[in-house]
Amino acid sequence: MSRTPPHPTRDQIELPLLLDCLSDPTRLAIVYNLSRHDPAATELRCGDFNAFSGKSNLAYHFAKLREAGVIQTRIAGTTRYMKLRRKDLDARFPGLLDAILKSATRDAERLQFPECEVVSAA
Amino acid sequence: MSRTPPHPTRDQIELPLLLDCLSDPTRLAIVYNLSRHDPAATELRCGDFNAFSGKSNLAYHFAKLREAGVIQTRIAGTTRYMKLRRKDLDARFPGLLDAILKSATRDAERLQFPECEVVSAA
DNA sequence: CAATTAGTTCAATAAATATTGAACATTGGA
DNA sequence: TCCAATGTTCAATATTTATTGAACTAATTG
Repeated sequence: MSRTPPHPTRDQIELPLLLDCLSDPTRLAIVYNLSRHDPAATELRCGDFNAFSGKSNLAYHFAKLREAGVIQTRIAGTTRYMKLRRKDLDARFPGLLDAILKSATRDAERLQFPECEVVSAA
Repeated sequence: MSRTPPHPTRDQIELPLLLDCLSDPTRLAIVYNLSRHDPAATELRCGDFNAFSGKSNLAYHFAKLREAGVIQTRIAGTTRYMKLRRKDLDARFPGLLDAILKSATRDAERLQFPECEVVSAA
């Protein structure tokens, strides 16, 4: 079947939820890594983040990100591909995601983001 | 004596803490109201926010905002005057506060921010 | 000095969030 | 069909955060 899990519409994205989502270090690290691979329109797999935490904990954080409207999850076979909802976020809150990502990039060293090990192919 | 409470230096302001601070509806409402009075360089008093919550709960939120580097608290006599640390925040994370405030303004109605009752004089 | 005003601090509780491991589901391949 | 791989879901626990009221501190005023 390969149903996609439920995502909020663009309009349903809420500011406090979005900020809360990105205030968590693990989730910010995920989004930061997604953003650095996203320009090439590349999606990442859940498994690419296994260095960040345990699988079930990651599933928890991915669900939060999805429910807050930060990422789009696509199921293909046995793997989930995720990407940032850049367009939706920027339409809903212009400049916000960019400002956060720029801030995160600026502080990347201080924040000690783990790097994901990309195994996925396009 | 009138000691000022401890504030982080500009450099000590941390992104996750900042986002977490602003993800709370009560604190976002406080910051939103501060921002709308701040252009005139006006400070607001704790008491101006009494409609938002109980005094001790407000003290808790003000402390969080202060410790995260969002606001500057100045004690004068028996009242505390607060203002946004716009310059510091914008130096530390360029464009971030503006983007958040713009987003909050855009969603002001949806977020149902209470309005503070300004009693203070300049 | 007693009373008032402004706000903090503390202790207790409530509520929300994060973390872990085990069991489960789904898909693809041998 | 059976096995391995990828993630999810659930239940239990741990941790953090928010809320409340009472007691307290400091400054001002009569």
